[in-house]
Amino acid sequence: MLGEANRDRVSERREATRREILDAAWALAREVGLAGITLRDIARRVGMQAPSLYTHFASKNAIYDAMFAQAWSTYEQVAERDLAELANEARAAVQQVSRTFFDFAVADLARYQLMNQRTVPGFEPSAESYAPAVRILERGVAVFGQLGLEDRADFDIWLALIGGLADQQHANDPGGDRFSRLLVRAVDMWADAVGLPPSASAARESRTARRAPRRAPR
Amino acid sequence: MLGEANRDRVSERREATRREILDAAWALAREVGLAGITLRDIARRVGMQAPSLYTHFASKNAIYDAMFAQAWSTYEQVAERDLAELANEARAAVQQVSRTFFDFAVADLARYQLMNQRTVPGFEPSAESYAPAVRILERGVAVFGQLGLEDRADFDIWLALIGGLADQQHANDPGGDRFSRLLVRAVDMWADAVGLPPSASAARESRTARRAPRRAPR
DNA sequence: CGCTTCGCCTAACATGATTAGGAGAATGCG
DNA sequence: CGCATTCTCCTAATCATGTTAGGCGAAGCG
Repeated sequence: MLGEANRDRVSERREATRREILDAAWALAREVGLAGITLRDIARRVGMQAPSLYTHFASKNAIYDAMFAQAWSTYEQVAERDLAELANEARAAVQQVSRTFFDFAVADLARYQLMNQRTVPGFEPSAESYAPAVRILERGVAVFGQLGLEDRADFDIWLALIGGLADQQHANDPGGDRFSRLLVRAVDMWADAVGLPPSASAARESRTARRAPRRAPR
Repeated sequence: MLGEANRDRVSERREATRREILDAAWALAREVGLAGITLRDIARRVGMQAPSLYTHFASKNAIYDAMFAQAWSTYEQVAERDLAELANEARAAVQQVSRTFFDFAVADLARYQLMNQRTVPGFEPSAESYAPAVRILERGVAVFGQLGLEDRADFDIWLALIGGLADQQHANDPGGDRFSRLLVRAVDMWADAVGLPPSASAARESRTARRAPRRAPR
């Protein structure tokens, strides 16, 4: 059996190879796109054979999952910092931060593309790897809710971002989960501010979700 | 050789099988997603063997291409009708139409998803199949340009739509083509209206594209 | 009636992910 | 130190893709 004392060093080494594989995968993805990476190519870049990757990851999907978890985590750090500023500063700062997010969401297409899990055929993200994205959205919706609606232009940017994220989330889980509800809520806020009649789906969702809280559970 | 007289009937029959194949492909896509369809499954549904599909389509990519051409064409008809109204009616109508487009772009995720070519691994759309989408955007940008900027809220919806489309276009052709320029122009209009400093990429693009037309060609 | 073309078939291939099973090195205990 | 165990990687093979090669029968044309 493996001794307790050396458990650390062993899993350290394991972690290192794991990271090495993920780095190789990202490097490859930057060259051939996320959908274009193959296990053989990743393995070759690390100096292994393809099946050996299964020592560290259960499947190719698991590799994608780890890659996205990494990326989302980084993204979350940036977003969190910007959102903190956003909550504490004046309109000018708000606009600047909005621009930052706008770049994330639309203008900086290359990065956005790398984050878009839909480029991966058949990939199904795990709840864990997607959690940071959900937190980002929750925080953003909360912050913009506090700011009031005179900052609607900024909110619309958020909407674009949320739309994009919710869209890709929906592609992976059409069942209508937490992410979809976030979107619907954002749509409602926006629609109220602009004076549009709610869309069919938004009206349906918001009716049950907010205005007519169904008879109390239990 | 095939006689001229029967060329019609022959190509009629050919067209019929082609449509049959495309219908089967769409039906399948609705069940298993665009990325999930396989040639063998399509063929089985039509009562053929997989290689026989190559009598009608040069590749699986060609099938996807035909599917999207069909879908975009339908989309264009709806969009064209709504845009025509948009140009001729009052603000209420504008708002209604905007809502329609908003449904297309974000709220009606299921349909939007079906239109999103990025769900297809490695798919590269042809210029022809994508042409309707380009026309829709051109028309939309033109219409919103005429309306002035007090309708900014509506324009932002368009931006979301454009962003989504340009995003997926960019994924397929990162070189920066006509679609990307359309996006940059839309971003510029929007940024001016809201009073944001132009983003780095927008400023770069718009400088060369509009304000400082480089020395005349030839 | 004979030739050509068309639409489909079967057989086979290339490349992808993945599984089975083993060999050799590293690790830990006596 | 020496032996058992565990880990990491390997080779070989399997299965599911899209795709190509070549043939066969029927329909159309002269």
